[in-house]
Amino acid sequence: MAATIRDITKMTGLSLATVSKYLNGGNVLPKNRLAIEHAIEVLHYEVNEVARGLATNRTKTVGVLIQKLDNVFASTIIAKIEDMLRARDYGTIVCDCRGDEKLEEEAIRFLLGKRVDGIITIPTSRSSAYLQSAIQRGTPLVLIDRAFDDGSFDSVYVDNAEASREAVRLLIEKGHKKIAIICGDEGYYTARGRLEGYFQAMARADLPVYAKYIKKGDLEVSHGYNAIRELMEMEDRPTAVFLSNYEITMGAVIAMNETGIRFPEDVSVIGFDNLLLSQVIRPRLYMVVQPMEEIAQAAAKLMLERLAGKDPDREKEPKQILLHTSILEGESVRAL
Amino acid sequence: MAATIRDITKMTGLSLATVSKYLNGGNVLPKNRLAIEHAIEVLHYEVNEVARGLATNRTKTVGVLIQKLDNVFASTIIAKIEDMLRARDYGTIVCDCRGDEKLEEEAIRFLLGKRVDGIITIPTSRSSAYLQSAIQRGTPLVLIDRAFDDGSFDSVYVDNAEASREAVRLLIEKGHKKIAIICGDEGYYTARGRLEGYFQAMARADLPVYAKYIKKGDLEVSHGYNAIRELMEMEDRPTAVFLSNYEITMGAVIAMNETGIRFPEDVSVIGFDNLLLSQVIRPRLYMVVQPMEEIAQAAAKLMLERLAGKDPDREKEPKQILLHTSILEGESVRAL
DNA sequence: CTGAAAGCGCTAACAC
DNA sequence: GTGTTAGCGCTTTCAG
Repeated sequence: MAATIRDITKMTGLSLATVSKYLNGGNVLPKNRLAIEHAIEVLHYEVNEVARGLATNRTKTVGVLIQKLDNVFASTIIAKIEDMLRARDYGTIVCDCRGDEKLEEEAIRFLLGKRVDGIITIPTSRSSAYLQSAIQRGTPLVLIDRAFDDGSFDSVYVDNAEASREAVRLLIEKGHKKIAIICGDEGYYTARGRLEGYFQAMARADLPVYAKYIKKGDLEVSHGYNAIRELMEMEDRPTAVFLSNYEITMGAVIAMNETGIRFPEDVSVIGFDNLLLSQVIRPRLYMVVQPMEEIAQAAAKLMLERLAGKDPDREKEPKQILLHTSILEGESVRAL
Repeated sequence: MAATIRDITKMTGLSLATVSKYLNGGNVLPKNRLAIEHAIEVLHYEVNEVARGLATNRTKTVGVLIQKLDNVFASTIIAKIEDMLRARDYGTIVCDCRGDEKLEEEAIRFLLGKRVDGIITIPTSRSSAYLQSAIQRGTPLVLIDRAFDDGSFDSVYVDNAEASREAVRLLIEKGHKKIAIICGDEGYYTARGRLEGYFQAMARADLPVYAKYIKKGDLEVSHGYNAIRELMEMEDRPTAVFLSNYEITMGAVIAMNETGIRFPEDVSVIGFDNLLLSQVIRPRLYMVVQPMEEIAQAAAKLMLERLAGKDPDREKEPKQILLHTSILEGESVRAL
């Protein structure tokens, strides 16, 4: 069995309270401090955070609930968050709900059972219902990548409409008129914004929008794969395609490679999110990139603030942090 | 405040022991069971795992300590592990030590402080010293990707020499003689095996080995990037290069794209580990692929077994699980 | 600054 | 099958 605080008291002759005070940074007579430190050394004592958690009702642990751990966006963000949290002595317990709403709700209960001090999540579900139990418990919540419509949560996300608008605008500036978009369907929060940006850009340039050029579907590699092929098989095919998400970009690139569709010769494309790909794919892809570091940092910071806050912080307004994407230049867009 | 077991006793008139027994799956009179379930429902009761952890001395949490969370190998493995553990009601607390030995040791203490029931780790350090504190506590340990030389740990890893040997053999069979390898230096466990496999394959084919064709360095993108350029600038350059790790493969591909070195026309290459790249890069890369799913699964399974085991399991021999890589065919190797 | 004592929420003998 | 009673290891008043 590991040494306990009690072993320290025995060895030093001091009381529980004194040792505990030392452990928590309180003032102790130099003589006693030395004695305690010596005992800790000898006994290899380490605070039992579980016991401390029971006593303080704070576990120094935050839950991170995500759709897919094995995806660049998620893992980059988690890596950064974990780093920042641990620097402040918080542990990170991760849950991957694999895009399943049921698992997502279970994960929340699971985390709550573990009494995490807060939860950072990239929501899967369309509704915020699954968060109710956390709200009731008063567990601080920070959402990433989306806000719910009632705006009642701390959240960190990017301006999706703007991101999309800028990408499409770039295509328009290069002389494209027949511009397609491959995107998620309206069930996805991010997809809604990106679709909206597409419409905005087209409208501002006074270009007509054709339904056949709008390929909605799941945010999966297969959707990108299929959609680009369908687009390229049309008799009146688009001259440019905006691949409005990471998986879609992957799928489209794979399909183009397989079928010998060349970019930008056969079609101009702008992808989304994968910096790695942009370095490695030739010709280089134009990409809309999200500020992942900033997103993670903002989320961790927000959480840390809530965690440090006094009780009345519950009353503080939820903070919505809106960040902006940028466009990484490549060679995948041709001027017409 | 959340409801406690005590609230349940008050509401049902039953005792602590009975309710606790119910909670832990014991037998209770149907009438009482109903009463308890009703109370749980009404009070939104959820077991406080922290308190339970204190009482049982088991937290139902395992630590996963890794070098870089935001890397395909690590995140794929964690995703799978997390999935399997949670299915058995274990939480996963992750720590990323960013390849830093000091942080790695701190992370172990951190996890131990949180009283995780076990630790799964992809070691960074060359020595197993940092694991001592865990060993002393008797915390089950499972290593991934490497074993320490004394063979005294449960570990799951692949046959690196074989992986490398097969890759080089393939190149030799295609008629290559001047074969280079870009790899990590001997400080890395995996690099040692892969280098050994290279030597074995060359020796078996009775081919001479030239020091200039062996590019050792850090397991970083930059090493792959620089090394391939150096190799290609030699007057007597190799006709084939084995890129013996994920980052190295990335770097080499980037460099080749930038400098216009074509594969397999200018040089034949076999990469390592990145399935994603192999789909997306054109021409397709030959790749040595590790069975990530199996690795993760074996590690989680091993851990779960240790966790379920009775005390005497300490005496059981450490298990070393050796898995095998395979070669994914591509178009990046030319027959000479 | 230090000590005594109560208690965080749960489990686990041990009696009944 | 159920109740009683101790703790698990720590923090935290409250006195002194």
